Amino acid sequence: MEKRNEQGQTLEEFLAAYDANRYRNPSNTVDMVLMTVSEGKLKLLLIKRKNHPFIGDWALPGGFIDFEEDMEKAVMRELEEETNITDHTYFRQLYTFGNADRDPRTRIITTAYLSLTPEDNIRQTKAQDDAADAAWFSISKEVIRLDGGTRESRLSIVSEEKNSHMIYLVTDEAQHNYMVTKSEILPESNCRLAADHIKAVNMAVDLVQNRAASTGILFNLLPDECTLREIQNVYEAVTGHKTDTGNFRRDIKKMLKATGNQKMVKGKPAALYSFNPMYQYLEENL
Amino acid sequence: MEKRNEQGQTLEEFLAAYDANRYRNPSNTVDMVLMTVSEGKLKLLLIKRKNHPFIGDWALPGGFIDFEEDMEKAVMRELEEETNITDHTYFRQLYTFGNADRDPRTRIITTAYLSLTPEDNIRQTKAQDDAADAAWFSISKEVIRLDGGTRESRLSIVSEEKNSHMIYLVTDEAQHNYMVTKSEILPESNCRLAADHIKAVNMAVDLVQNRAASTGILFNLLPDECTLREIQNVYEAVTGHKTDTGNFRRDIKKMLKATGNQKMVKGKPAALYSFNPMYQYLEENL
DNA sequence: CTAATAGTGTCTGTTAGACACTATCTA
DNA sequence: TAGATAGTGTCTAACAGACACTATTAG
Repeated sequence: MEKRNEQGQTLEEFLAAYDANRYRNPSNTVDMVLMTVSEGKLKLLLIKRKNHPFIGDWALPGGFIDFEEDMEKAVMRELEEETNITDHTYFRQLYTFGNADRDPRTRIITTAYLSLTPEDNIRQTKAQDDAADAAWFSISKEVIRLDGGTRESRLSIVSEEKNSHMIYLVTDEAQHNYMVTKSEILPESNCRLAADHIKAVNMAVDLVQNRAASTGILFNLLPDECTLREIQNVYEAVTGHKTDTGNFRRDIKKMLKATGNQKMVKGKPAALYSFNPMYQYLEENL
Repeated sequence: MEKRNEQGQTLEEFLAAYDANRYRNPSNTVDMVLMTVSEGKLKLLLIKRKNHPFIGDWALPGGFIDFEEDMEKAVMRELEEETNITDHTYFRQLYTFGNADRDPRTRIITTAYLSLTPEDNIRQTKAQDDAADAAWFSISKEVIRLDGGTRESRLSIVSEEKNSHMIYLVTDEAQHNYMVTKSEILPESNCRLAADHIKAVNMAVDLVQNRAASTGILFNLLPDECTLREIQNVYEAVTGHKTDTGNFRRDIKKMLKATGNQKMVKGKPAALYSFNPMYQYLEENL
């Protein structure tokens, strides 16, 4: 005995009569915030837009979701199409941006993803397809004011190689019990990010920085075996400040197990450690 | 001098020629996880579906985004249409679910939002429009196994009034450096949640529980002035376990300021406090 | 007085910041 | 040996869990 709706239709009848285009549908895209650490700096992959809109601006790799394609698959495909990169160690959804007027073409709802990978997973990054260029930008965020429910930060996105620098002022403000984040580009910049991509970048930086100390997220930016100094270097690159070596080692060792191997460096050889996966569940979904 | 793309088009020409329907577009919906605390329990608002698909199942209030409507506005509108509720103290995006096969009608990408509100903001909740019924369900999550990067929990969603109970087994597993969450309904249930709504509910519970101690999120479930005991009751309802009164008071007072007012109760009158908004920036976007 | 609820104080083990120190390699 | 990097130990203040205690109302 099949359930029928108020029009007396079975599920099959309902579906047969269903018209997905009764109303105008938005278009759906995905964007990737891909980060790594190299040369002691947190890095972000950007492409230069080849076509309208935002032509010539730097942008997150991304593009349209195929109708029958899962979103995660779409964002991986777009990244590969535009930059030739296929390796991902850490991968999660960040946020969906869907303001009605965020793109001049049509209503476009975009979902941003965050991916992290160790430096040596990135062989060659070359612009392909829709991208006029691709480059790794150094990225740093520094809080400049913090009071009464308002936090003002300076978010710098710089590529020496491309002679490109973008400096944004990001303001997080508590309004009616929830946070509102605004950003504006500062005049010392010589180029800009397409659309609202700065918001996704800002959220990604916040996420990685907030979790650097309390979760194992750093190990997605490191090879499987690494020295304590390498971990600390990545930690300092992500947070943007130096930390005490003794204290850092004391605390991080709780998440590690010694492999028994050594790495020869200039002075005393360093012991190699690997991340104890017992601590992985700390990587919350939130 | 206007920028032109490889086809020699200006932005205006490009936009004029742009066809948003060159490819099939998914449909876009929003869903609301609305929670409150009453009778010492964390509560969740669900509606009973009146139409296919998932007819007769309990579901999150929600529906289609109008083409030129912001997503936040859409989710508020749908909530009002289906349940008559308009008050929101806390409001944020949770996650976007977009698996290609998650809805039998067509490709539907849905964005779930979380809203919290104090009990006394909810006047009458009545099913309207697309909903056959609406009810507040008690919700509790209890971890039953935790080892080696895997966490298994039991998520109970119960309404005595509607004689409805749904028990899900939720498994968070660390795979290749990121978390995968799976859920299955247990046979002791007598009804179920539509589509993948259990995933949004699970994320919402995690989020509120994780932030209960370290942020001011609880104050979105409380009136502007409240006693320490009322705060502790809400805390215990959210986390699902009792806590030490002395320690709780010592710690929570850091976020409060005394209003000087008193509330007469059965025994000694209780001092009233309000949340110190200096602590609101702790409400991170992550 | 008792019952009921509000509210405080104190002990202890753990953690986090600051900082001085030792160890082992190469040239 | 010096120079460089790895790695340890210790003091202290702050914090967190456990638990015993006092305070003020109504009746």
